[in-house]
Amino acid sequence: MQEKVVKRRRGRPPKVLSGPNETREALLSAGVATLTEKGFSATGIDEVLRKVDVPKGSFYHYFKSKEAFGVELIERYANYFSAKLDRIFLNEARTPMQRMHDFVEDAVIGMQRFNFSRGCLVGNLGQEMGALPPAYRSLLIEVFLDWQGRTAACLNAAVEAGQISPNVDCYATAEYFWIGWEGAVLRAKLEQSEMPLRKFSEGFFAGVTR
Amino acid sequence: MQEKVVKRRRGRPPKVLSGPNETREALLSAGVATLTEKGFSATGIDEVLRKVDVPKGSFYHYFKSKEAFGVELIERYANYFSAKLDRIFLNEARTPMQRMHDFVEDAVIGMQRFNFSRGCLVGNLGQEMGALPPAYRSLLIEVFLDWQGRTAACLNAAVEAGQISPNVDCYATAEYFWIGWEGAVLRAKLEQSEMPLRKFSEGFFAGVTR
DNA sequence: CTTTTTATAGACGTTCGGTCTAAATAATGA
DNA sequence: TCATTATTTAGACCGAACGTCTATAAAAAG
Repeated sequence: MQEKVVKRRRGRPPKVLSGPNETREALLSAGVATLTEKGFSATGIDEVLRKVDVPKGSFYHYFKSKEAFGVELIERYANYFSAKLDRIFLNEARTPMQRMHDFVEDAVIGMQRFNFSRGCLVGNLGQEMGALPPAYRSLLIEVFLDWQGRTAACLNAAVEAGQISPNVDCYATAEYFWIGWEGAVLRAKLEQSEMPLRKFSEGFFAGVTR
Repeated sequence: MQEKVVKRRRGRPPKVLSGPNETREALLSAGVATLTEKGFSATGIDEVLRKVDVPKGSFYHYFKSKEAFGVELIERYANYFSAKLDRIFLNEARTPMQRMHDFVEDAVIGMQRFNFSRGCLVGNLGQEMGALPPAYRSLLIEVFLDWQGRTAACLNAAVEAGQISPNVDCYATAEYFWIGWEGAVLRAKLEQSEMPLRKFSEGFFAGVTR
């Protein structure tokens, strides 16, 4: 599932074609994959290293510690996800409420792709908070605030488009959505099925529409 | 936070006053506390043992393995929780919908008691599934089915009492509730605040009551 | 009073996170 | 050109923690 990074020779690499650091990128990418699947505590550095066939020396060359590595993973995941939300929630080709549904469909497909073995990195780590570096807490909360903001904007557009009542508090509704959505992702992973995502989505939209 | 078990002498204990096994009970109780806080993977046996001041030998006398210990913890937690649900959802002194709210209040108080450091054991383990013994999966799913059943019964009573529309599908609504509720517990733990519980509850009841 | 049962005690081997030194190779610049 | 510096890989090593296992102690059973 994880492509090994092409075996690098020892020593300083040629400057030509240096581009984005391949080893570092591979570690981050394997890290996200592993942590969305097993969480932080259950994931060992060695496990990530084996996946991409990189020795430990390289890891501690690129990252100060496992904790620092985790911070970069959170940031990376958050950025990737923000971009996804923008792509979906700002899609002019769809009505605002259609975009909300698009998000759900995208998530279903995303989880299916990995047979429901991977959840949401932020949700995973949130659940694990009791065993995580305390510094992670504010990072994770911040990520939810960001997602909720983008979601609220989409709901606002839905109000303006007359798709939902002007009485709905868009930000509160976005908060409500994200609180529950993470539960749905959790259940989908547990049951290895898209049904929890669909059931939550159905209940949520039933409550909002009208 | 965890009471140490009274120091036992080596060897077979006197039969008189044998009662419910103290050491074993202490281990289970400390286990539930620790796992609701940190999850399965991040919790070490030694850590649990230190809490109750019991040597390792005792642990592996009472439990075949960490996995077997976990199974008992799940069962113990599930039973404790079923009993709680019955107490709340079958409380004749309250209307069915009041009972639903009572559940939320009980949860708020329960999480406050531990400064939001402890979540739901079943939710925690569900999230961790990727790193757990595969046998846990069906156990955890089963627990949710049980809770959903009891919740649906309460919603049914609400229909019969005319508190909610006879059009609502009680079981589907109970499923929806539990899918989202676990997300709310997750967020409450992350944010160390009761607000996620309250916000979810508010949104849920708004959608149901209508 | 010997054997069996029940429980504690803690040694043991392994794995893991993290550090550290060494080695290899390119870049730099005198 | 050749020495010096910068960058990266390689993996040995250490202490802590994990789960297993064997030995020991004490009561019960016969």
